[in-house]
Amino acid sequence: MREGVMPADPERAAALEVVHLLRDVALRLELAVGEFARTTGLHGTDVRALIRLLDAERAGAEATPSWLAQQLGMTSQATTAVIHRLEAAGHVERLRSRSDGRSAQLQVSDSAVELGWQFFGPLLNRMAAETATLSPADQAALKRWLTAMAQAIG
Amino acid sequence: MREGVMPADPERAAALEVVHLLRDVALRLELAVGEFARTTGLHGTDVRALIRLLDAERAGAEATPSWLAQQLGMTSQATTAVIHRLEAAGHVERLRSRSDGRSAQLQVSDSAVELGWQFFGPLLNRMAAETATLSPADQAALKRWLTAMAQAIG
DNA sequence: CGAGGATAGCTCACTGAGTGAGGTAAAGTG
DNA sequence: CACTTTACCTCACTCAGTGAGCTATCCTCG
Repeated sequence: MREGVMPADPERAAALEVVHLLRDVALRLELAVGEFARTTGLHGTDVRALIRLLDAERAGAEATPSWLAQQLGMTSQATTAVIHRLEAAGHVERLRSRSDGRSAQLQVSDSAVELGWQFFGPLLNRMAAETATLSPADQAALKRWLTAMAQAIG
Repeated sequence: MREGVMPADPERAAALEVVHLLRDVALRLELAVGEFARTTGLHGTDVRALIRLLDAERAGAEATPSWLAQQLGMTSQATTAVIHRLEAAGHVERLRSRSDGRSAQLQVSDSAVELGWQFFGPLLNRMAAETATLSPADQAALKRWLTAMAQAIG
């Protein structure tokens, strides 16, 4: 049944199973984002943008519209629209960057943080709690593997 | 800086970092899907549908339009349109189910399998190769963790 | 310095993916 | 055998995202 395109190597097959499991988790995360969007009246893209902006804040990085566009895999025009929607909903503020007069700095509002945490907080907490049951060594191994996966994709 | 909404527990914080890393991997996978869609002229949704159909085939499960709609988090009408697009492109065939006269069974074509493998094959192979460097015990631990994550989300 | 080009972000007009309303046919259920 | 439910579809419409093209700012090099 279509084995032709897949390597039959049993060792590789076992590893592929892990990768498929990872993909499944990624899909479920995406569906959770969609569900959050539906319940809040936001759009999927808007939620994804909000998440990325919060990530940037957590990492201490400056978030600009063009940076966000790249993160979302969208054009700058579509990103402009996303920012306008989030701005209108009071979830994001557009601050003028003083280092570059052309650019703008995006700042998520407290209300957005709380909104996000209200939905994703329990989910992330469940995931973190499950992860916390592992030994520090296992968690470190997990980090290494996930980092390798990120690199293998990008 | 907004520590109020996050638990300050250092143990939990370490676990959360792993979870954030997982989210990052999920995002990169989604971006890869988008890139594949752009290069093939398909739409993101169509690619996601194709992936899910291939997953179903691999798992030996029957794929119906309503099943696919649920997998994509979309309405049945939108899914009908997706199937029509994939059908027109020759990537999917609609077979009549004999167990249920209302339902249809979706079957991906060989061309679609090859198209998908051409793009995702190298990516999955890189990921599988990296995963294969781990010990069988570590891979088993990974599977347990990923399964727990899937459950924590869903 | 100042012209030429690159970059960041935007508006406008348009396309088409996805939704809501509602229809048909087959399958369960009393 | 009526009555409801389920699976899938068509139709009309909305609005998210794209391509074309603009403005303002920054960078580079003669």
